[in-house]
Amino acid sequence: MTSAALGGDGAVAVDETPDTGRRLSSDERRRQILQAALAVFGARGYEGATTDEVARAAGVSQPYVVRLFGSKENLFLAALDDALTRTLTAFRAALAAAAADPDPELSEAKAAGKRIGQAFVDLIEVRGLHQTLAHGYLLGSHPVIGPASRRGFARVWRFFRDEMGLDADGARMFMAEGMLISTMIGLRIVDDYGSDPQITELFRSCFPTELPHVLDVLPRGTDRW
Amino acid sequence: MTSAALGGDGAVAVDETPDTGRRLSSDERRRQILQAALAVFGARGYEGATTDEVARAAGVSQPYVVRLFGSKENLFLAALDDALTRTLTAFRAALAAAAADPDPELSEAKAAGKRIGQAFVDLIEVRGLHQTLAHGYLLGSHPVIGPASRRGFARVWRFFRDEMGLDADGARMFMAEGMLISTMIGLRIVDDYGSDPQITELFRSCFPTELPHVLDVLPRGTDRW
DNA sequence: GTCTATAACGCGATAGAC
DNA sequence: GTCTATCGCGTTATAGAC
Repeated sequence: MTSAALGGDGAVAVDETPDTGRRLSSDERRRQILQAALAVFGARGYEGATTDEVARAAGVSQPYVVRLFGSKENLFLAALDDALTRTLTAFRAALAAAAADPDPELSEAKAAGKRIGQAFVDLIEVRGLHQTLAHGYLLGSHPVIGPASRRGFARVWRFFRDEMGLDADGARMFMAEGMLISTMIGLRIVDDYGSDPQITELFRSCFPTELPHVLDVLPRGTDRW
Repeated sequence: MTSAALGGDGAVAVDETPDTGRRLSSDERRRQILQAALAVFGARGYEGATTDEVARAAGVSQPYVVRLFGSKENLFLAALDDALTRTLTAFRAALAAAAADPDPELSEAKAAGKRIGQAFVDLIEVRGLHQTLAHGYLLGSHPVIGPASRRGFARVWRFFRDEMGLDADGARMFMAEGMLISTMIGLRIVDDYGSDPQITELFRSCFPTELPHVLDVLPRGTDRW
């Protein structure tokens, strides 16, 4: 069964993966399931998500998801790590691109910052990535997820401090903008874009340069419960 | 049974309310339960929280919580509204205080901003307030909670724009700092404060002026699952 | 590598007494 | 205003076949 078979209401829609019917390697399946997990955890949160919905979105059976990852908790940890690694990889690529192709109009730091901000927004193409990260950050009280999320958050902080070379204040500002972007995506403010002038203004203020792209990629009114 | 009876591990600790044994007015009970709900929803999230734990934290029976609020969903909406109203009330008080008692060292806008930021941090005394708000903001896909959270977010935005008089860029920066503060509280970064120099630095950078107060109020290692 | 069947449990909500 | 008892469903995880 492909994920398209449940594209109707109530389900988190995930990019269709061609269902060739053939058995995949354990590794291919893991990637497929991780993608589905990001979408489902992102839309419903850790507790709200079910392994069954992840399984259906990935086109496998529920027990098989548990089998491959051991437990729902482990699946979330894997999804979190995946999201974080993708994010930092994108940041590093943006930083390298800024160094390789400097903008004569901007200072080095400004140019890198702009590219990194764009890279973060562009990650909306990975469905549920921002929201899963944000959900993890909110579970600091969880005995297993809490420490893992703190370590992940620290990885991002170190990127800004050590790799990008910002001071504490600059790094904090980047983190803050990132949290706001994640919040706006999780809130699905895009659903109200255009209907309320205040909200429209807020949205434009958050995504100044990438607005057309964001409006195009962020699906409105889907991912509903 | 007072909430102290379950102060042990696994439970969200809530300030003890004197258990006089007498029956309270429906209104008093509602307030008591709302306080418990903020703590539990904040620590566990909407789905992770149980009406039973809210009930135990408030010292009443589980069915009674459902009875008073109709449903868990309604309870969350009430808690969200309570959190938002408290927040905006605190912001308005801070703004008024800044106008009544101007700081000769700072511009009017700077002084008000500083006070409002402090007021937001000071709300950590209301256990779970920041986290419940943040959880609400992440549930944009929920058919009922999503729209309510968007309206709430817009209320805060309008405060900065209309009441405080900021431009879109300034308002966005305040919102961003607020999201970062909420995230740090939800992450319970305070748990690692002092153990990791990078984390300590990050934490100090977020709570520059109120650090002693924050460290004092934010309980470490409690609210565990 | 993947499924079906199912066990075991936790949760929200209702009924009804006091 | 508040409780106890309980129903019924949804969920994770396990067993075991193919």
